Amino acid sequence: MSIQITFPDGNVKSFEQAPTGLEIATGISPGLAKKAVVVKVNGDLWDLSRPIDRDAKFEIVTRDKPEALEVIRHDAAHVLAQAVQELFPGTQITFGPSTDVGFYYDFARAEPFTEADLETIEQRMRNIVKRDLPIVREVWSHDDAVKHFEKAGESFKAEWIREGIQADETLTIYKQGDAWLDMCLGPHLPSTGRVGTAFKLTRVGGAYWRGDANNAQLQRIYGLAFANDDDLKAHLKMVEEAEKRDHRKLAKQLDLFHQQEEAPGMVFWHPKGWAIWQAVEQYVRKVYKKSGYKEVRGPQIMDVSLWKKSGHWDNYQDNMFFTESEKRTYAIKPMNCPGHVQIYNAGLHSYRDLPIRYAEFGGCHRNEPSGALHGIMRVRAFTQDDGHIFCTEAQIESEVTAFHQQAMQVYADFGFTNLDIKLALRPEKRLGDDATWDRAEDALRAALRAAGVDSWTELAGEGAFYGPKIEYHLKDSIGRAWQVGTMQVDFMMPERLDAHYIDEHSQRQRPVMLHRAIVGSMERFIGILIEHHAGALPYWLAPVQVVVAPIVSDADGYSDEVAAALSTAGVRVETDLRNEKINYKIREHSLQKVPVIVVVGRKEAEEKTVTLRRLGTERQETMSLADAITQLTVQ
RNA sequence: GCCGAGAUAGCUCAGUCGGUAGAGCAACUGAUUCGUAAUCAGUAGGUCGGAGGUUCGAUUCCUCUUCUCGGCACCA
Repeated sequence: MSIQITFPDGNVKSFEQAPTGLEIATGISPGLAKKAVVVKVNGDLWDLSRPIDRDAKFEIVTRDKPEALEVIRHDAAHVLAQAVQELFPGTQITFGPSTDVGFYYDFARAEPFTEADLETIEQRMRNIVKRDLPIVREVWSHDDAVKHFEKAGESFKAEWIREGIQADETLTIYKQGDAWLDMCLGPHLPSTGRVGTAFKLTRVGGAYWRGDANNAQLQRIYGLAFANDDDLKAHLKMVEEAEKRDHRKLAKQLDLFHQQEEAPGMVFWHPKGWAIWQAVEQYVRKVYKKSGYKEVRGPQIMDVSLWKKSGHWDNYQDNMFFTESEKRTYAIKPMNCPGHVQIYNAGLHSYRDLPIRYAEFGGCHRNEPSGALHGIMRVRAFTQDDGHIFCTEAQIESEVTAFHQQAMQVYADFGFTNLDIKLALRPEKRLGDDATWDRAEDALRAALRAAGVDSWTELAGEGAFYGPKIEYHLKDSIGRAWQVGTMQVDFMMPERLDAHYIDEHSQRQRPVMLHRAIVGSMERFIGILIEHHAGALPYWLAPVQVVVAPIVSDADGYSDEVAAALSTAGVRVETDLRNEKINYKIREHSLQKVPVIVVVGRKEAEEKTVTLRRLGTERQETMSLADAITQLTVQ
């Protein structure tokens, strides 16, 4: 019987015996065979060396395709594993997948890998690539595989086969040369030589076996891998540039804030950093007002009994701060919602009043694990642009839709257009019954659709204990994603804290509570803002918008006049009257990312004009002071 | 929290195979008044993260501890 292979262009070719992808490719052209990485057989990725034993739609995936890159990276991980085991006998292998930019592999070894080891390992990897070992796919039985790995002292692999793989699942083994193998789904390259040279080990870190902190601690070695050297070089360059945008570095350079040992995970805002905060806060306050929120303020500490009632104590006591006075224990608030419910409960509400929307720049403290702290992105004391909407179930969809549209506008105003939207669904540890969760989750889906969102990622098990949530994520300079905004449907808290309204039949009803934030944590958002703009914030957010710099001291008086006029017009302006050359001042304020430098010399002083120089250009523009004020206030 | 690395002047960093530290920039003082990315000269500045130990002697070696960084776990 013959095998029919259908090519992407519709051509069909029949073979007497099952051909391998490599054979077919060679038949077309040796050049193609060389560039081939894997093949697509009826849509699935197969090894080049695997015989195609059925009629199939066939496609060759060459090195430059995205799917190929994944295979190259995955192979690099295997080459890494072999290199480590050759160099450090007794080290156990576990898992090693490809990542967005490369690969990693987790190893079990008592001794830690050092930076120096990484170089040695990388050299050995290059050696294995040079050896061009054939990579061969084999199908093994479960028993054989378990026996093999147990005999080899690979207890992690053996455990995974026993517990992680169904007995009727096909179990594939990939041999890399004669002496090394790993269990893996594949597909892989036909030989190690095809990995190429564009890889580099970057760092070693910790990881837990099967991602669980109760399990053994493994060592993870990370590497980069690309299809060619130019791509790798370009990526390294990009990382180098990104590191310069780090908000922690820029905060020092631009004198925005600092953190110190006595207050881990907390922020000391300096005048310039606080000016950014104020600009963001005033903007958000306008949004509150425009979208129907009333700003409120709850107390910073409340009796622990309230947190027991709300359910926070059960779920988060280890991450809460407490304080005591006169034999009472108070919790320092980790969230604003119970406070807002108290404000809601202080009065009687008719169905006609709903939705009621409260907002607060709510300062919260959470005792985050020390290892989680990260600059001002993850802190122990932060301020949320928090809001709570008390409404009926029928009002959820329109509230969520309106919120979404408002949120997207806010992000755009700050310069963000690339948001990741996620829907976090019911966690294992939760309040309420499944029917309630079904309604809450569906309400969020419906609202997203109504807002015109066509794609989002659903995260099973990641919701809050009281309800599901939409999450808005932004990326920092080195590609780490951070949650900023959120919208959460909550049927539980009103019940727990006994909130109600009176319906049209004079009956008491439970309102639904929506928890929402757009920037999320002010600290985190400002951190991302700094990185996104590389410190050069847009004019309306810049801590110092204008510096007036005289060329000669004769112009000092006029500089003060100009600055006073701008300040009166609401511009954040400073003067630089130091006895320095204008070049020096230009350089310094440019490095400080001041958007506009106003230079005044004798000429300007006489003619009552100013010369503007905007950040990022060398162009000079002379105009009357009045014109300058107009220009610098409308932006 | 766990694994690993680190902490030296305001900042960026060098250094001491154990004999109590140095540069550049910033700061301060003086001179210079110079039209768009660094004017010159001088001065001052550090119990080398904290505690304990070994030692005649510790910033250096050891232990503990705090914080930071990278990774993982966590993230209401």
